[in-house]
Amino acid sequence: MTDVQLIDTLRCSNVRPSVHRLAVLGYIANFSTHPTADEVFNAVSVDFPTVSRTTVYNSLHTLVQAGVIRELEIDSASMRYDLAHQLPHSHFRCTRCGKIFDMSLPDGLENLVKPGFVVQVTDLYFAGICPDCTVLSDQNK
Amino acid sequence: MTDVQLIDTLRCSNVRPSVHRLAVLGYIANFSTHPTADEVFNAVSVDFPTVSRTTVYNSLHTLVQAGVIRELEIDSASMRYDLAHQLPHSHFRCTRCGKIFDMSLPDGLENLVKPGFVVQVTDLYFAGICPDCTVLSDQNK
DNA sequence: TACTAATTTTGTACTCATTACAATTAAGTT
DNA sequence: AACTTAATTGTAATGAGTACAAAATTAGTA
Repeated sequence: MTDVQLIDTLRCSNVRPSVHRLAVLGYIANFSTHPTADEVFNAVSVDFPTVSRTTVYNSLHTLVQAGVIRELEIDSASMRYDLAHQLPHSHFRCTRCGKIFDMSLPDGLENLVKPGFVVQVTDLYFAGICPDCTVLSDQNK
Repeated sequence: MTDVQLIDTLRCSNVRPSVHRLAVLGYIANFSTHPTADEVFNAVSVDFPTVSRTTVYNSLHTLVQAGVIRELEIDSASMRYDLAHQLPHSHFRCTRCGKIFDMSLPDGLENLVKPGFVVQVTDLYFAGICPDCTVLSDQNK
């Protein structure tokens, strides 16, 4: 996403496009690594060395509230963030290297929920070994 | 589960059935509230007022390692625990009251993962409003 | 039973992600 | 420019979970 697109995204969601928010969103949008707050902070610090951790947390919360980004609870150690309005997809976490990969997500999973429950969020998480780490462990044999 | 069944479960998994481990497993097995470590600690403290928080954490880790219980990362605030060897099922968290409910889980979800990835764990989480909380919010209108 | 080794339990101190909050700075608006 | 609102900052606090070493308990064996 270009800066112009990022600014448009924020404006459409009624979030003022401050430089820090732009940097936070830009990192999540353009380096789709599903980063933790700490990783976002480190990335934003490169361009804005004086940015405060609190600002990064504030920006993340604002963007979540506005529905621009989404929280992933796939990693118990820390929250991870992903763009919200993408094609729905599931996530795979490699238990060796910790990387997160996008996978597909079928329609209609919410029909599994019993009547009377209102589904707001559906999250499908896988954990296991990614191809790179499989190769590595084969080499170690 | 009776105490005898709990002891058998532990013995079969090569985990010594100490009283604290029994109490931890018994609470998870018999009050299927998907409790946090803190909730387990409070429950165990009723029968064993001198138990230490560390012992509860140790027991939980031991039981997870042994495959007797399972970690649920459905709640970013704290880890939750569930019996492991049950019929596979998904989980629904009510965002109002925080309660966790069991839902069904279809077979074959791991086929969504791209070739080359080895799936070890599949977790399907829903979040939304449970029937009780829906009724409550209707009354408040 | 007594001895020894292994395991379990305990308490304390610590780490680390996240939050609370109040002061400061910046941005829009009249 | 003056005023109002929103964004940013730094520091201190919270709270889940971990590290670790000492103390207590248990199991195995002579």
